[in-house]
Amino acid sequence: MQKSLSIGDLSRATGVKPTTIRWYEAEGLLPEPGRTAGGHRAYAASHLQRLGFIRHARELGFAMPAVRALLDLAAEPEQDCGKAHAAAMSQIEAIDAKMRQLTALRAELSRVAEACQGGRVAECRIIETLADHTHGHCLGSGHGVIC
Amino acid sequence: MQKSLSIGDLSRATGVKPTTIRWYEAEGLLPEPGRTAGGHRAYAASHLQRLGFIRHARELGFAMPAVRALLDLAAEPEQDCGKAHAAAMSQIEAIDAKMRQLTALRAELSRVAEACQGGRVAECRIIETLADHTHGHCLGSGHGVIC
DNA sequence: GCTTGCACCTCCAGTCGCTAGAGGTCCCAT
DNA sequence: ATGGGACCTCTAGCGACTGGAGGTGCAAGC
Repeated sequence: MQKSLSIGDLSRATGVKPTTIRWYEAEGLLPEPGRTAGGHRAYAASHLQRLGFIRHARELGFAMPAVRALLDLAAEPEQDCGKAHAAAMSQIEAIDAKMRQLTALRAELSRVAEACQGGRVAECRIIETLADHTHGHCLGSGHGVIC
Repeated sequence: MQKSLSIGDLSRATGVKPTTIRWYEAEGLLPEPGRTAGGHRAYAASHLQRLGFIRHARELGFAMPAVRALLDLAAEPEQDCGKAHAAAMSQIEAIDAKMRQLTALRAELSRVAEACQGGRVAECRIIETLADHTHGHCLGSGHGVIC
């Protein structure tokens, strides 16, 4: 009989918190493990590996649906890996878009911050800029703002 | 009597959706406007200005508590604007941190993606890299991962 | 004056990826 | 046998909105 791993063992081995591991299970990312007589989860090495896979993918910024797709892909070694490459490229594209946005933001912010000479709020360019309603507004809203 | 603005007018003028405007009101960012006889919100110019301020601040990446702080600050023109400057600087610092993280992520991703030659999944470096549990893991989890 | 149809109303639930807490049980080392 | 940490389930909460259901108001055209 193989020695089984507790949820704490998995947590220490991967750096993923126990609560998160349970959540992955509830979401169907991680198969339900066996249980001890008392009801504690008893994992096999395969769980550890799969959890590591999930964690790496998450660290690389893949969203949950993408992680699922990659997991499915990894389960079929004879398939073409074009999809994995496409997922990676689209992730890179998303990062580039985010970086462009942040760069623009940073420039605007530092421009505004430099203009503040530390006087009274009445003369502060930061407050003034924010209050200036002649600014054009961006397309979209929330996370996907395009300026 | 001044002509009043509907929520739709505010929305068109600022690019903030009506639902979001109502939400800002519920959160106390925007004061409750008057109402028409039929119960529709009737805004004054001051609401438009305040909403514009909120939107600009949000566009610059300020979180809601920071937006609240800036609004409070803007209401007291005699105060020192050092706080506004500090808020802007800390926002810039946050953006820089995010950019560093994204840069590292992008490098890792493109390294991994380049190694994929488009063969079968079995030989795909993308899948392989993700499955490789010898990778060290990062500190923290969720949004604040540090590698 | 009446109809039409869009804009508006409230309330509730969902998004994403976890995280935290309450209240209870199990397991292992001493 | 016992103590205390690790584990269990269940529920609610985070930020910053978004969307839908089901119903009402308002203004323009006839």
